[in-house]
Amino acid sequence: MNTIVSPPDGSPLVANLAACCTPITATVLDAASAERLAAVLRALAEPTRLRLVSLVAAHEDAEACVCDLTVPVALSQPTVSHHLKVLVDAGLLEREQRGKWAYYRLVPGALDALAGILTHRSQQC
Amino acid sequence: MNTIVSPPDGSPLVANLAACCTPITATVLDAASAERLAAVLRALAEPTRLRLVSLVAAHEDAEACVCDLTVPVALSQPTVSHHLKVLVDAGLLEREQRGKWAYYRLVPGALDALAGILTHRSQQC
DNA sequence: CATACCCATTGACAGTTGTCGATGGGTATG
DNA sequence: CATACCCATCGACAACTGTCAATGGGTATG
Repeated sequence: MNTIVSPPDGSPLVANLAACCTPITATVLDAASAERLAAVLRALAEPTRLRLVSLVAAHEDAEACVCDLTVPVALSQPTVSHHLKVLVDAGLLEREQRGKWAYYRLVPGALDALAGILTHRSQQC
Repeated sequence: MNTIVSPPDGSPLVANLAACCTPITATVLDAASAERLAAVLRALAEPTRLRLVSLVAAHEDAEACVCDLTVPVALSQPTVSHHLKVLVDAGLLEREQRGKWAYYRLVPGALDALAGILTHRSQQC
């Protein structure tokens, strides 16, 4: 069985998925691990959220506030806030409040960890 | 702009996504590329389908028929067939009919290509 | 204090999706 | 030909999800 480390609180944080590099093709995923990995992938499996991740990464200082993102994505502020929350809950983005603004950044290593789990290559890491 | 190669027929095949390794954090994803990448991720962002991929990869000769898969995932045959079709349409699995049985295999390199697109690492490929 | 701005939450609605039972088309076996 | 098995498709239903307008809590500025 390919049991991914149990999450402390049941949260789908990427960090919990990738305690180590265990490709899903190495051993059979048990139901719980599949649900946890799916939760993270679900956060990314949406065009707007992919663009938000991309926009945040490409923005100055690799961080962006909501007001930087509504125009490029052409969606309302509540909708953008909603998507960002999904990404934060998944452990892909992190949020920092600075005065009036809320800044979003990539969680370092999160995407790489996800990529590692999907990788099938024999030589990895 | 990070324009992923345009698909010949609008299909969300992984192959079309990864003509080369272009991490989504390298440049900003345009709407069309985001939609195409999301379509592939959506296929994987489901616990049962993750387990099916894992089961197929781990099965003898790295291939499995529907009848091999219904019991491990504890779902009806139509449901398993449905999930497998989603994975085939996404370009993650391939299907081969041999007599009475339909065999499913991983598309070689598909998961790796996906992983490459998600990777943020500076040194890649 | 009053105003203006940033942003999260709520409630509502339409669209999408996972699941199953029923059905029917193929293919091997007797 | 008749039977048995594998499997894809269809129709239906419940559950989930993306979107927005409205609202309200914070924080800076005058």
